[in-house]
Amino acid sequence: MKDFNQLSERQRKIVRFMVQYHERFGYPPTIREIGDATDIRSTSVVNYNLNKLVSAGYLQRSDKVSRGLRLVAVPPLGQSDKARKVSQFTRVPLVGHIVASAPVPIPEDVGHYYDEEALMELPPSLLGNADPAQVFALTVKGDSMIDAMIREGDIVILHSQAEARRGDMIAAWLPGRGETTLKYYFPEDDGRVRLQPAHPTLPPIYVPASELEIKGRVLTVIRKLS
Amino acid sequence: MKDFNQLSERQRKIVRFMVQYHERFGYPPTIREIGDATDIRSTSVVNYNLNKLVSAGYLQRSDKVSRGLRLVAVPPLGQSDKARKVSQFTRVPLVGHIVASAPVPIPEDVGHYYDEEALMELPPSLLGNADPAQVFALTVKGDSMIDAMIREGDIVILHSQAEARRGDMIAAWLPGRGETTLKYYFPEDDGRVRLQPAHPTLPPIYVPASELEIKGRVLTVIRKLS
DNA sequence: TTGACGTAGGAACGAATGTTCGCTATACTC
DNA sequence: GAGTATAGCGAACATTCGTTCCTACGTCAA
Repeated sequence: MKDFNQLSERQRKIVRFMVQYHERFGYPPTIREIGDATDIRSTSVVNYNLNKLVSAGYLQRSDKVSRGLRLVAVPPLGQSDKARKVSQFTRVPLVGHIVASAPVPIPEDVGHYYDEEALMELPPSLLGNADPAQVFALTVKGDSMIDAMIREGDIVILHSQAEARRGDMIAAWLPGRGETTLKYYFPEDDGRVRLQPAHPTLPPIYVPASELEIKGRVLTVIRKLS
Repeated sequence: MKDFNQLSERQRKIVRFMVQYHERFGYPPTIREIGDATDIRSTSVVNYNLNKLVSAGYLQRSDKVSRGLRLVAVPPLGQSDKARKVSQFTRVPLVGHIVASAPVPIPEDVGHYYDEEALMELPPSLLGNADPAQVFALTVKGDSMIDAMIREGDIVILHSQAEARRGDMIAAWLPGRGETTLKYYFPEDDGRVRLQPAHPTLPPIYVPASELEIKGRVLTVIRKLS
């Protein structure tokens, strides 16, 4: 969380405007409304600064969603420079189980409606900067993911995505083996992918990039003992 | 203000969905999202029922504004409201590191004030029924707790306590070995204690009860990957 | 029966809105 | 000076999303 005073003047204005706007209307402003309120002529500049605010930990954004903005921190009321966290949890749908022997059950539409029982509260800090609308949770069945340091009963928080960056931990389906796996993702130059287990002493496996379907990126693993 | 039960089933569903949606995303849904969630095929029908809800005093609408919806009344205290009241988040202090080779750094007074940076928001579901004032968090240093399926960087949420119940996972100090360990606690009849690693294939160790200082009970383990 | 009314579905229109791209300017580093 | 990162503008594009219109099917009263 960047200090409020370290933001640019425009970024501070944006945050202040968003607080006001939300109080007044109950929903977030559009990019153009932000631009009008902060004397920014171009929507792309607003967009640019919004992304900065996401990195700084003040906002979350949902891609391609109108008004898909959510404040996760607000500026101090008085003279103190610290930002105040907005105590706002995200509710993540718990959509099923993950097993080594079956594909990952990705919800067709993660942002869809789910039963209240199947929602799990998470603080934004556990979601990184991920778009909450693309996040879901699965409980682990069986001990077949022990090489990922994951046990039966653990909860895996995933961001639904088909591509990953080098070093991400991913949930992938290997059609050749008929297997779901959780591993660190390292594409190699020869068109293969090295999949590295979380356990430091276990060897990686190599598969052709064409034999790997990335289903999501692992954001967090939670083990509830009580 | 019309009574909630006088609304049509669809209208009640819409209101309930909007409450949930706002909790999850922080902004209101679109007409189409409402339709999907409440099994209404046509946007015009959703629109129609939204206008009904405005008349009934549950909503306000802004014309021609995407997501221009605002709840002005919430359903009477049902299941969902009760759940929401109880689910107040907790801020847990992150007080240091846990290493196998050193004692657990228990804060003298867990309920003390800590720097904002060192506070971690957690939903109550991850604390079980533990007294939040006695809960603290540590980050794991080194891979020496791999037998507990815990890695460097993991966060361990502990409840400060000197005694445990059979089957609890505990953080204990073994003065004889000069070692901190995280294991499942099984007191035996002969005055010894069996300490069982989380990893299912690893053997337990046995220590005399007098050689075991219980420092806390593990509530949750969190692995943040992003 | 007929007509009014409430509710529902489907399709199409047009405005609202997020995204992308090319270009410029400034500051800083090597 | 060349190269790079940050910040800015404007225009065009692609989608999302609210609105409107037409149709259909009940119920109920005249």
